[in-house]
Amino acid sequence: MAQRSGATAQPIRTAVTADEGIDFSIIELMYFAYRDFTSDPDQILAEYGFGRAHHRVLHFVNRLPGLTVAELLDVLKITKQSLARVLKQLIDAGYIVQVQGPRDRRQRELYPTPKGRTLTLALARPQSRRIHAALEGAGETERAWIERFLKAMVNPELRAQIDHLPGNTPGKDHGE
Amino acid sequence: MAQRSGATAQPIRTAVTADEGIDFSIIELMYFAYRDFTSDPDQILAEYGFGRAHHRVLHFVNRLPGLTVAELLDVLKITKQSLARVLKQLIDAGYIVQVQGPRDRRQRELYPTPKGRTLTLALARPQSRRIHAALEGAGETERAWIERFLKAMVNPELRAQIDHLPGNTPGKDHGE
DNA sequence: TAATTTATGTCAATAGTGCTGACATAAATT
DNA sequence: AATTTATGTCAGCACTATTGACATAAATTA
Repeated sequence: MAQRSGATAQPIRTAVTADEGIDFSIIELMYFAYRDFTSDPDQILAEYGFGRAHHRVLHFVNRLPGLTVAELLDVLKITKQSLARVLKQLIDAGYIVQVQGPRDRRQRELYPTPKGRTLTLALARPQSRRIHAALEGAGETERAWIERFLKAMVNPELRAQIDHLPGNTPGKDHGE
Repeated sequence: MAQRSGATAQPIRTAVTADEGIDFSIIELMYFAYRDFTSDPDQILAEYGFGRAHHRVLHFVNRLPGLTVAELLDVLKITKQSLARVLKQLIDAGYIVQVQGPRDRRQRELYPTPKGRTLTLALARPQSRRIHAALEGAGETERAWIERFLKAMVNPELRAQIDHLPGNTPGKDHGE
């Protein structure tokens, strides 16, 4: 509607910069970095007929073996209907198995199979290589700053969740 | 086929850690950080009936006003068919205008309208706020390391492209 | 000038991932 | 016995991306 009233809106010919105090550089870097970071596993996944969603499920089932469907949904922040298709495919293809919960028999504990573990490692390997290359020249201090930055980008209420993953140094949250 | 042969594959009950030398912490942090980083603009975009693809187009048209369709495709690394719908919607709604190329009249230079500029800033604002909060306590040195890390995560052949964006300090590439 | 290439646009079909809403079952809880 | 919880499933829709094919206008080349 707005542009229909006669004259076309004028083109702005100046670039947005950091003028407004907005950090366009890091905004762009996040986009480019994440895009290329996911491109390596995406290529491998395509060979298996899988997508990025399968990768995420495989990843967290391998990181938190025995987690229930509800817990997985809580980590991924997606709906059970979204998970259903992807999880079913991974189970049918023998990458993940379900085990009836010992205490609560309604629950399905999710575990990787050897095949699932192997694929997870194959998907993580190029990502880890990229990270190592990007950390070249960085010491423990710099690495800690980078991890701290990434963690601080996460919504505060979800940071505790990250600490529950294996091999993560908890507590080093700044601010409060 | 693999799991159909009689016995079901055994569940692996141990978590993958950094054992294999793989950096699972940063892999996960990249996922969580990017997911939450994009959630703020996603909410705003939904009010306009737009998606993440519209955000990217708006962003780079504002950062590189006057870039051609071909140049935009090269930055985003998507196909022209993917861009078409999104760009058409942004033009029809008056966020972007096309100007015939002065040298080559086949080209369409893309510029934001005032409306497009305003929306771009509104989308960038919460992301920038999140970044500033995540950089709390970091000095110029730490910020430089973080930017260097993110840039080094990008495929080498595309890093030069980043330097052409306004307000980016070029050259500070490490390695070679 | 004529032929070709380039920049852009468009139509059609498909895939992957997410969503909402509705309904079903079994097991736990009240 | 009634209700709630954990999970699964069906159906439909939205967004973003893909490939392939074809069309037009303008630039370049022969």
